[in-house]
Amino acid sequence: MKHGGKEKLVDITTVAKRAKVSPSTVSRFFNHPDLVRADTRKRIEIACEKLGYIRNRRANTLRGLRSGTVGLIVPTVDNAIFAQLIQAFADQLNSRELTLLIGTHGYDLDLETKLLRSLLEHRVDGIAMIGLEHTDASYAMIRSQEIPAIALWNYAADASISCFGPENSEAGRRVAQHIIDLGHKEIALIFPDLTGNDRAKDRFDGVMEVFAEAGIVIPLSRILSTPYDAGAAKIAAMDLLRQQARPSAVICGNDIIARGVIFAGQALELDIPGELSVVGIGDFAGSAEMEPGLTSVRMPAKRIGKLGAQALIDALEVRGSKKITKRRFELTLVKRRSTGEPNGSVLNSRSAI
Amino acid sequence: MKHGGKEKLVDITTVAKRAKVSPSTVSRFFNHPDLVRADTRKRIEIACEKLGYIRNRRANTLRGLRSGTVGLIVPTVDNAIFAQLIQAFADQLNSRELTLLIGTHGYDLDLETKLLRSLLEHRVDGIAMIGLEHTDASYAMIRSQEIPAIALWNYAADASISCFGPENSEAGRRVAQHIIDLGHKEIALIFPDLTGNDRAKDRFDGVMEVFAEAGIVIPLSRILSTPYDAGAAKIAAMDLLRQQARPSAVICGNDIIARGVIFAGQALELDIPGELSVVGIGDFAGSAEMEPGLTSVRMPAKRIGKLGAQALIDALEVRGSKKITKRRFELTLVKRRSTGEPNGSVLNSRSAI
DNA sequence: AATTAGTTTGCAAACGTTTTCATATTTTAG
DNA sequence: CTAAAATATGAAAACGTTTGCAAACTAATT
Repeated sequence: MKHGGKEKLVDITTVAKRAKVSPSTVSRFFNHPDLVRADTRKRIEIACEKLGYIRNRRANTLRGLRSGTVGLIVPTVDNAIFAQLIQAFADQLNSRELTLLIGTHGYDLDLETKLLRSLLEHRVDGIAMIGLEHTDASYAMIRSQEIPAIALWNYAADASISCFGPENSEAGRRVAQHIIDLGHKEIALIFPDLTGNDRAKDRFDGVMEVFAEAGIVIPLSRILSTPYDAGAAKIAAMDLLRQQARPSAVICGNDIIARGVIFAGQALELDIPGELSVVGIGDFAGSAEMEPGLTSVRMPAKRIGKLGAQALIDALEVRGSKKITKRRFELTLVKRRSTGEPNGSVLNSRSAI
Repeated sequence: MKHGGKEKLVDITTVAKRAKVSPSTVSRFFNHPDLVRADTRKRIEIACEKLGYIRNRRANTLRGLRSGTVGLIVPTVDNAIFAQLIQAFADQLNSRELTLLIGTHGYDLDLETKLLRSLLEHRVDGIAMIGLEHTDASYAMIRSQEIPAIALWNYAADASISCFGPENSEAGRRVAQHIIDLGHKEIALIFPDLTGNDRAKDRFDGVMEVFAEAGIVIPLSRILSTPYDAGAAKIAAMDLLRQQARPSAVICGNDIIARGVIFAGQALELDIPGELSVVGIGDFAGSAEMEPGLTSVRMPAKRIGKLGAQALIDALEVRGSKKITKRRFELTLVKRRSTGEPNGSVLNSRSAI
């Protein structure tokens, strides 16, 4: 029953025999074609064709060559914003004939460390990770392996590895300022879980910073946490919006949550933005098109993915280069119809004092 | 300037020396720990720790062992439905300590063939691809390499490789029947480009099949094609819906397009579903929560990803097994508020005759 | 035809593991 | 305390490549 597996795969020597050359020549055929004579090339090509030879890239890493693979570790693939980044990253690798090894850890940083180790065991030539918050073990491994590493999606001037991303705290400050400028006083926050997620944490801190400066205090009952999921956010928001003292504005940790809040408002037949303003962060695909359009902070996911990959590739070319590159991406607040002044804001706020 | 790179990485022999054992023992320490004495184990462990040793998985493939990697080729990562599938697939691999090599081709099947070759060069132990439409070269490579392969997201009784997915034509039939049952006569179709996309093709064919049976003819002007993108779909739909003779129902190739159409309807202040019914396919995350909820055909993306990965893993265990496994996943039409009878349908349809 | 220079090829060592087989060590039983 | 059995370790070959070096060609120049 268990036959097969016996006849071994065709290797470079099989090809060599068939083409009546030495294995070295076949190797050269692939790696330095200009060093082999045209008719020999032809013979080798035919032999490969006939035998269905597929080179073994794992074998060549041995002689100290690069593996031609790059690792990427993300919290999850199933997230609009990472998906865009991953796609751009992958495209960039594709254009350089590099293969992508991917790992997902679901915001568990210890699992991230395991994945990192696993990718290093497979001898990726470079590695990219999301964010700058990683275990000490992760950082230690990157340091000791001396391969180029880059953090995507977050920027910090004092980071110890390369990083390409926006300042997430600024995104938080922007949305908070926007809501304050519009005259809102009754404000709620809905964020994803902050553990193992420095991007969300930074955004949250940014929001709170602006509120502190403005002397606005958000009661704990108006700070909610939901999974990354429009459904969960909608349910949480329904709860919030049905209460006696309803907030006039909700600041959301990302656009997916913001969509859920908008749907909740619509389900309760609230006027948006008259009775309810909603702002997200990320400006995901679809946020501009929904009705009403979602006010959000645009984050250049594709550019980060593309330029991040490029920076990593550049670092690969110089063996053992330890250069650290950082790049801070600009953010833009995109105002759309989901935010506006609260109904009768001027009067309300005055009379309330 | 270009120093570094000189001090070579620590290998199994370095560890062996430090632990005062032979390389064989270190190897056994990792692969058959029960064969090495406890105190020796301890010494090796310490040596690894001190030296920061990271095993080289690429080297062991050489002796004919498995690589511990699995390849997955998808059209794009940046697509709600594939993202879910990929995530589930990755999770399943994670639980078996397998590493995921991923490739994306953007619906270019020749590029897919190149990617497939590249993954095979990296000696993945198994391979998964989306759909059953692939180049002859791709099929030939899979056959000749004798590694387990599986097609996800599409089912066909006569497929020559394992496949896990729903019958996409059925999805098309379902939505078409639903729209007919509601009494719609003026119907438009918006689908993504069908080239290199057998899933969309099958859905489209399913729709047309039902219409043919029902004797309904859709004028070409009402068959539109847009990119996978709510924004593009919204624009196309605005165009369509502003015309003199507006369709009362739009059937969309997937939920993203359907969302765009709903947003278009809302922007034009049409009553949904009174003046406009919209149906999608896929039932992506968020479709249930939006207002109005989107009628769609639920496709179990996560289950397909998870069970598909599991089937592949099972096939891996048996070296050289050529068993083909197929599994047809059930579809459910989820009726929500985006579809309904056309306004005054009974009268209209009668008087029109 | 002989020399030289240039081009093309092959030999063999190296890469970091795993594993078979043989040997050394420890444990158990007598 | 010895012999036998069981356990733990090491030596060496193997895996499929790449590449430095040397040998064998070929072409160009006398």
